[in-house]
Amino acid sequence: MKKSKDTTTESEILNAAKRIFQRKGMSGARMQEIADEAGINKALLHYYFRSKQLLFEAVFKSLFFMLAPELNKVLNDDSNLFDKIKSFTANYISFVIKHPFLPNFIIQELNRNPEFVTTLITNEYFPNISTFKNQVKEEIAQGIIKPIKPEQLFINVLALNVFPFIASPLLEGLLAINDKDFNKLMEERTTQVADFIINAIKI
Amino acid sequence: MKKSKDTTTESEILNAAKRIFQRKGMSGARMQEIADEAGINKALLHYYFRSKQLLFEAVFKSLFFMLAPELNKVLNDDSNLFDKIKSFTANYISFVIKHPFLPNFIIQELNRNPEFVTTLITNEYFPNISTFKNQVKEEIAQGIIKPIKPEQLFINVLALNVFPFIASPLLEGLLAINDKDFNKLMEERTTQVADFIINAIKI
DNA sequence: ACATTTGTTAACCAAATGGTTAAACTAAAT
DNA sequence: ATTTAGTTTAACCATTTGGTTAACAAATGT
Repeated sequence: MKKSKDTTTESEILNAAKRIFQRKGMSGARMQEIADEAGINKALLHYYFRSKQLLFEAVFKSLFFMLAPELNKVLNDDSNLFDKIKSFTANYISFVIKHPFLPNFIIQELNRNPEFVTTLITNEYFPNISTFKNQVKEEIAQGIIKPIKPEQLFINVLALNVFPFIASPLLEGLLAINDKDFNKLMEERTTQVADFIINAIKI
Repeated sequence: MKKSKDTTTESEILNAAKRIFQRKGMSGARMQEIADEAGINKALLHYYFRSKQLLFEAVFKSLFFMLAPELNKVLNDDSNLFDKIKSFTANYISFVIKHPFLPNFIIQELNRNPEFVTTLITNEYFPNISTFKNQVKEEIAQGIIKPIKPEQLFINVLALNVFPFIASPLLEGLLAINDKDFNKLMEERTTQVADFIINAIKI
């Protein structure tokens, strides 16, 4: 009784689980809810994934390696540093619009279980920072940008792009604005964040 | 049988609940665990706080209004903008060292229940951005800093300071460093983040 | 055709969990 | 000394929850 369609039962479950886990986290998600979301019996979840923990891990890894290529855009693109920062900043927002809960989910679950990151590191698609490091050092040596540790610059790029979406409910409260105005601010950032960073480091 | 000591049973429960909720979140925390942490019977939790939800709300509000004064340091300090950014950046790290789980907890629970922020806004100690807005506009008019929306600058200051601690497990993985080296990076940031921001906006 | 493997479900189970109850205990007021 | 009001506990309860079982259905191989 193979479904053999492009939506197998297993991937249907995984997608349903992704949706639920992203919103509710490991401890907030319920197996019954995931089964309902997938439109199947709860026992089938255990047939395909044995336990909640294993289903969660499958979801987590799959979602992390959806985010990884986005990070690689800052790390392993062959353009110069400024262009790289510009394109990352411009692209990140469209990724978040498609997957609004994903970055927060990754960060939240890594805080709950920090050791989990060691599992990810061994994967060949895990983002590697060494090219970025060399590039920053190179451009510092060439007098294009001010001296800064590549790690600090990387953290800053990530912070300025990722944080606003993770903290959106808080920011909407602090700035006393609604969703619509917040989204406008985020659109402005597609260019402004890159300018901000470039201004901070260029000589 | 009033305890009338500086540690009443009620505050003892609240403190235990703060510790547990911060680490595990609303859905991950267990009433029994909180009772154990407080060294009392589980029924006492319900005697003092009626339900998990009400206990959680008490904890959340209390923790939020521990964070609020930190934010007000960027918003309602009477020094000039550059000094304000410097002192906030320098102070924030020492706050996070005392309360490493607090900012992440606030952001996570506001994501889980974004409407909750409306409850906070009415409170008199809720951070207000209007002074900061005027100050930024003023310093732009005086030609001290480049034109930038106060909201964007505020988001950037917050992002650069708050994000690294929230994303620490992820960053340690991406940068391939351990806790010790990560903390070194964070110490460097006490001055570097302010310089980064000031370089980005000064004329 | 038929046996075997794979996929799916309803019903069930044990443990965990939030919450309740009734009784016991304590300190102060009468 | 007795009452009274607040505090604390052990035992209990109903529901939820992750997980299992056994039977059934659909493919698949021979």
